[in-house]
Amino acid sequence: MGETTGCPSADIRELIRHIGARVTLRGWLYGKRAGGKVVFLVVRDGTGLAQCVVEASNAAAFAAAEDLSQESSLTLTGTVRAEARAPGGAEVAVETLDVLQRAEAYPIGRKAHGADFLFSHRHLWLRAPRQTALLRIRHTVVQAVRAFFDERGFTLIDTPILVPGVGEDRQSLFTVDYFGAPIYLTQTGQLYLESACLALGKVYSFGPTFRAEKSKTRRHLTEFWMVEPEIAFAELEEVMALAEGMVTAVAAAVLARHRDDLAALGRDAAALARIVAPFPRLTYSEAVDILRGPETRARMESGMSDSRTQLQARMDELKVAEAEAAAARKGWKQEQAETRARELRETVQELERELRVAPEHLALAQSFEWGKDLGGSDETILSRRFDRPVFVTEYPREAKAFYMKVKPEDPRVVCNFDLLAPEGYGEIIGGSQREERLPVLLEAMRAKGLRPEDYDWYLDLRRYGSVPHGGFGLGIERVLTWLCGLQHVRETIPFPRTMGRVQP
RNA sequence: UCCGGCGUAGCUCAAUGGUAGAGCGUCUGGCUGUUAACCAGAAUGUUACAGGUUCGAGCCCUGUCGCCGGAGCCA
Repeated sequence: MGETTGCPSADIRELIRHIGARVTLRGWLYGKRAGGKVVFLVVRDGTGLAQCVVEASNAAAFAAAEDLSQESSLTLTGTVRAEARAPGGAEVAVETLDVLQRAEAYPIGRKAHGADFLFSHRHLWLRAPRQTALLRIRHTVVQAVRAFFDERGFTLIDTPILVPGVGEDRQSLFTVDYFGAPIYLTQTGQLYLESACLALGKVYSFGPTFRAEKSKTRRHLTEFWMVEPEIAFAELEEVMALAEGMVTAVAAAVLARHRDDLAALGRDAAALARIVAPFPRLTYSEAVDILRGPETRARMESGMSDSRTQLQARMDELKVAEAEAAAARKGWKQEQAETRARELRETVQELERELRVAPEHLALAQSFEWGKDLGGSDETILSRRFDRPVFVTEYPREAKAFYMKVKPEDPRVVCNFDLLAPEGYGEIIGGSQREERLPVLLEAMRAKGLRPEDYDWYLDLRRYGSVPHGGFGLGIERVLTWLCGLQHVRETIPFPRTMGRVQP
């Protein structure tokens, strides 16, 4: 149709700066209000939404505009003008319109959809405003993590994804055929990082990890991305300070760059503003005392009573919404009431589930025995007591991995920490000082039933210039779930792999 | 693997064991500087699959499959 070259193409985000200028937009049709003598096109280009006006006097462009379907690809030229009635305060008066492809009936509407449908259409769902907000925040988290380590003299080390089996926890390893012999997808790069930190001092890895855990929960992916720093000549304190610094830096970066995206997600920015050092600290033994103590019982019982009140209120609201939906004359008002009813039903189900499991969780916490690892519900109970992340340190050695350093002053525990995100989100980081003494390490391996000959190269690191060192691993998707205030980890990765889904 | 829930139009959901429906989307027409536009009309179904009970099954029973949530395990 029209000639669209000859004037600069603009990002919609920058549109307001081009008032009076002639620009080219390249994008997709997000919405249309059409007919009569004027068509309003809402165009998206990945940076924002722009209202573009086509008038009937422009016959060619008008005919093309009237025929456009949702998500049709297009380029257009026009003049930017200030317009109070347009979202964003500016609109484009269209002069020429070229349709690259008229989209077929688009499966994803701008109304409510179920999770299964959306994840089946993940390749298209990514275009939704909420999803692009998440993708942008994910990018910032990755970028902030890299910047944090780069600024502190760390070297990026890419650890292998195909790894030989190492005797422990075989059931959560994915097996791959490697020229006729089994090999496994990596679950952590830590052992390799320990090697690299003895070469470079401060290193980190950033890559995908794989866990064949048969966990169908909102916290689990079978493929997720992990950041793992490792530093030589470091003891536990230094590693914890690093974790604290990294988490605050990431939260600050998201807060600084994504006010709009957080708002689009319905996330209260104040929750991120609270993420400042120092984070509270508990030892494992203190955590156990808290779990078993009367205050936990009191808090949980009052929490349950709050939940019951909430449940009743939501159920009443649900009845109103359902009645409104049934009585609504206008289509979209019915849709709106149904959407609200749907959300309320989900909330009600969630509250009922909480109330069902809470007594169980309370009983587990109250009867917690020193020596076990903290369970998911225990972490939730602990993290709900704080408004910022909390460190839990010095776990019993039998509950933790063989490579963690035994605390010299108390050999029942190891020099490790978990960092629990607040608001019930739970563990986002696990870290430790590593055992650098060869005899102690060998003894720990035997105690866990591991064969030292399987770890021969790793043990070399204790034979040739061993030093105190340590590090941690942080799961990017869990951090995003927390920072964005989501219910599910699945939305934080572009193409999630869960136990029940590998498509698309 | 175990426990619980769900499966009806492209989507979101209705339908005492008794004629399968609504809204959105799609298509057609009208109308308007519109803001999830509006108005009128049309098309759209192996009720997940396989058996069973019944005069009659979307609904009850059995099995299978799929999805969701939880437990164990974990970042």
